[in-house]
Amino acid sequence: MSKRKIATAEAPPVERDGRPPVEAIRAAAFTQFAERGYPVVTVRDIMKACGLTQGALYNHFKSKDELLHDIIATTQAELERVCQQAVVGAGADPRARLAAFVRAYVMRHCRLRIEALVANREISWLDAERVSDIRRSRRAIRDIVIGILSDGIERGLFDPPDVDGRRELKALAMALLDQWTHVSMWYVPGGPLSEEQMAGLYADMALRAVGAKPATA
Amino acid sequence: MSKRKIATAEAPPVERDGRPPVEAIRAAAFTQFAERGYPVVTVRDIMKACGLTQGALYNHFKSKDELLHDIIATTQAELERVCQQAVVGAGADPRARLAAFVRAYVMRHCRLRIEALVANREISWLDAERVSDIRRSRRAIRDIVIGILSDGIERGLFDPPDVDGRRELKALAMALLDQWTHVSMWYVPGGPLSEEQMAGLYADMALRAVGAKPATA
DNA sequence: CCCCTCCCTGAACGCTTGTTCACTTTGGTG
DNA sequence: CACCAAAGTGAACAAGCGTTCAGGGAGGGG
Repeated sequence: MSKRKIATAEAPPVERDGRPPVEAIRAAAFTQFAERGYPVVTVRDIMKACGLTQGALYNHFKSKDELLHDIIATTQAELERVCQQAVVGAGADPRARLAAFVRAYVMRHCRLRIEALVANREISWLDAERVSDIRRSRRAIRDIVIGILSDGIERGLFDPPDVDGRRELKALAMALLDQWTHVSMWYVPGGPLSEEQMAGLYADMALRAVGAKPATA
Repeated sequence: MSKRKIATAEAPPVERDGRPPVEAIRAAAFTQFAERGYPVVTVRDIMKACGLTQGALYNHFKSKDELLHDIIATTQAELERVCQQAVVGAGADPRARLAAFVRAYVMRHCRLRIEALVANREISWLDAERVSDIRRSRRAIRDIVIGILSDGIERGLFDPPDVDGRRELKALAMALLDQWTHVSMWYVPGGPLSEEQMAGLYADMALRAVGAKPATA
């Protein structure tokens, strides 16, 4: 018996369009990693998908690891930027800020679901120092959520569930972020719900979950 | 000349306890897969972790693939059973049934987080026919949730968010299940929240999210 | 024309992988 | 004691991996 072949997606011939090769490699790597996972995607797979051969990768990236890190780090950095921008543009009311955050976060995870999927699922293959960099960014995003929650509670606008009398904002934020993040695992672009509708649905659920008082419109 | 070990004295530096080797292999594979992921864990790793050598695996499993499938399938089957049992034991009120479901589901994902983690994260490495088996079970669990939701809505006890006037129960159920499932990704057994407190918190959030009318005690 | 700089090719390298297999060890039974 | 089946060993195998490197060819400036 020989080693089983893991669905080597032989299909896509070449999509290099007119882009510079670095961009083509990045794009090919994104879809391959998203569909089949970093460790089983070979350098040969990636390069064949953009019409090149193995060796050419090393004209643009130091290693397969560095390629993954490059991809994840830029995605994550941009997500963090989007999140920050969403809340500063939403005024002072914690309800509006939460809604704006959820809308931005969910919408992004629907539209760029491949990027989000890779960034969320494949971190573990990076080495320690690189992974800690990404985790810092994730923690920063989580802290934005926690900030909105505690602000809303202080102002008496949120009344989230508590645990034996004490508020567990970290657990609450984690629960919500899990929900928003994993949209990218099952959302299908042509499906029954548009990105905007998803964003609205999730914002609604979030406001209910934290017990937001009805807005004064 | 070969050196031979005379007594059985030399205990392997590993955890095999008294269990039959099949169980030891299963357990070792669980923790290894959970910590490092199926494709990068080698057969040699697993067997060394229970004090055996590579070849011995094939006295108990046909292949590495079959080992993974065995692990995931039994975990998933038991989860499905737990979910069904939880709702039938909770009476007729959709609020009680939803709460019971969430409690059982979250509690299990806290207590058996390693098993849940592997079952949720490593399916993709199974071949088509095996993976469809697991997905069927997942769909069955999702349909339990959808059943509770639509029942509660019919009776006027739930008032979940809608999308442009129509109810999207599938998306709603997915959003909730994502939240409950991924507890296993970050919950730490010795942390600030016990399993029971997590269960309570998540049940509370779920009831809020679906707009449950307050219970009549 | 030559030459330099990019970018690419594809064979080759050393290593690891899942799996097999001839062999030994073990523990129980008559 | 002999005997047997079950279970474990560790070398061996073919295949595949990430990475390297000597070479090729295209394009532009002298």
